[in-house]
Amino acid sequence: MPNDLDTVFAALADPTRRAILAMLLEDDMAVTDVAEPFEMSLAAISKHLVILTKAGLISQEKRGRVKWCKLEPDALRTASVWMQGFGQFEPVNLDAFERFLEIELPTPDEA
Amino acid sequence: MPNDLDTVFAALADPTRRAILAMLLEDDMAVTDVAEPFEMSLAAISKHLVILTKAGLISQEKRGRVKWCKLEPDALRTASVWMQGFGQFEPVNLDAFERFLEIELPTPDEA
DNA sequence: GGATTGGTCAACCATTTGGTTGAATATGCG
DNA sequence: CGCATATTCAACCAAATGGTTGACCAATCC
Repeated sequence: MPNDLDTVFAALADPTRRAILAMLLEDDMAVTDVAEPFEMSLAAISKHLVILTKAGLISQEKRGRVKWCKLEPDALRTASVWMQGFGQFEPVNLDAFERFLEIELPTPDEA
Repeated sequence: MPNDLDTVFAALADPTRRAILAMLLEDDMAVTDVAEPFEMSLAAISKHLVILTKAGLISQEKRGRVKWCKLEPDALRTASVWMQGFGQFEPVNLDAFERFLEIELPTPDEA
């Protein structure tokens, strides 16, 4: 499922994928154009795009024979909120953050 | 090298490690106590702690025969800054966080 | 000193990850 | 139609990941 923290963080852990996200920040791009600056096969990039899509970080839409890739910031927001909770627990509202964690914590299986 | 985005995000991608971070948010803990709630060996937890340490997310200090683990939120801030660098979301506001709590997550009875 | 507790190390294993190549599947173009 | 373009699929591979177990070191207690 999209926006799952496991998949989002795993997707972000690869420098190629972060570079792709940075490129898509500029504009939507076709798969071939995404692949162009990288020194790896198109198939490899295609796999990376699948991973980013499954993480909900991008969406892909096929128009004609071209598949367009678009940044989807919502999944990033989820992860960002999670992280910022740690970084900023001093100011206040530790309680709310810990309630959030208790929701996230007991899901090792993720049905 | 701590605070490298690859290692930070990779460390965060594992639910056990995120749970450990959440526990350390409460207080510093000894390795054995960190391991206690998990259904895996102490050695496995020890490995997770090494990964978190290498990512700079925690620090470990040995006092006597007990090794204490301490949350180090700076690495998280680094990653958070990276996301803000190309994300549109503002650096934390608690409003967004609480909206997240209410909307993005199903509200459990126990929390 | 000897047993116990806290934690890591080393070897091992299964699974996942990130890449390759070559064939296959659209779609668009002349 | 026939060919080029865009993208994925499938099989394969090496390396990394996440776990196990048993041996090992270091500190503490009696």
